Amino acid sequence: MKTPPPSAETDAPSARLVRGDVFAIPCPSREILTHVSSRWGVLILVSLLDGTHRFSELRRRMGGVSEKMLAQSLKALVEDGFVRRVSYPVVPPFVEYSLTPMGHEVARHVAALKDWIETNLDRVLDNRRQHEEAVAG
Amino acid sequence: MKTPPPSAETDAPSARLVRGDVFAIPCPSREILTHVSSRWGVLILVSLLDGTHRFSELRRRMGGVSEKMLAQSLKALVEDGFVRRVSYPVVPPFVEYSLTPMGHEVARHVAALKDWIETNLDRVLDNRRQHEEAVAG
DNA sequence: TTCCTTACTTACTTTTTTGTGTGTACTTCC
DNA sequence: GGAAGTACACACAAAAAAGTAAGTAAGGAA
Repeated sequence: MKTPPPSAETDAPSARLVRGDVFAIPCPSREILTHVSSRWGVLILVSLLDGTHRFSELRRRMGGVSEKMLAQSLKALVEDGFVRRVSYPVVPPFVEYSLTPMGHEVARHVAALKDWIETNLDRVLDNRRQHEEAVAG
Repeated sequence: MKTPPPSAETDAPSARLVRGDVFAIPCPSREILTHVSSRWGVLILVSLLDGTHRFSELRRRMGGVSEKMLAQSLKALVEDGFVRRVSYPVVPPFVEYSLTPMGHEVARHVAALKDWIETNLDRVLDNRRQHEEAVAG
C-alpha cells in the first residue's frame, strides 16, 4: 500500500521540491507575490521587458514613483532573483537593471494581466457606473 | 495624409474605446490593478475560479483574512464587475459570491501568475540565499 | 565658486492600510 | 436561557507603507 502522498511536503528530505501555497499564512510565496504584484513591482517588470534600463530612466518612465520607492522595489526584485543589477564604479553613478531569465517568466504573466486591464478598462468603468446606479436607484 | 493617430485618445468623442495606461498617474487602470493584485484580491479571484462560494467559506479558506478585509476586498471586486454578489433575505444571512464572465478572464491571468510563483518558489528561495551570501561574503 | 548630475541611504513625518471589538437579526442546538 | 452561526457595518487603535528632505562622491559647466 504505497499510495503517494498528496503533497510533496512529506517527500525525501534532501531533493525536496516544495510547492508554495499562497493560501497558507506563513508561506513565503505570499511575500513574493506582493513583490511582483505591487504597484511599482509591476511597472518595473513590465518596463524591463523591453531591455535594460538605468535607474533614472525607470524613474522618469513610471509616473509618480519616489526615488525611495523605486530603490526599495528594485531591491526586492533583485533579492528574489527577478532583476539583475549591474553597477559601474564611476561618478556620477551608473547602474543598469535588466530581467533575469526567471524575471522574464514572471514579467510575462504580469504583463499579460496589465495588458488585460488596460485593454478592458472601458468595460470595467462601465460596470462601475452601472453598479453606482443600481446602488443609488 | 491621414495617418491614424498612434493612440485612441484622439478618436471620435462618442464611441471612444480608450485604452488604459498603468504608467500614467491619473489612469484608473492603476486602481483596478491594485484591486485584482492585492493580497486578498488575488486569493478571492483564484478561489472563485472553482465555483461560487459563501463569505464564510472564503474566509475559512484564505488564511489570515479578517472579516473586514474580506468584505472590503469583495466589495471592490463587485464594484469593478469581477464578482457577482447574490444575497438571500434569510436569517442567518446567506450570501453567494461568484465570478462574472469578466472576472473569469482576469482571474485566469491572476491564477497563472499565482501558479508560477507557487511552482517556482524553490528557485526564488535559492536565489535569495545566493544573494544573501553574495552580499555577506 | 556654486550648481548639476546619478543612484542611492538615512531620518523623520504623514498617509494609508489593517486589526479589533462591538452590534445586529433570527433560528437552532444544548 | 445562553451560545453559536451568518454577513456584514462602524468606530477607534495600531501598524505598515509611503512621502520629504538632506547627504554623498567626483567631475564638468556656468
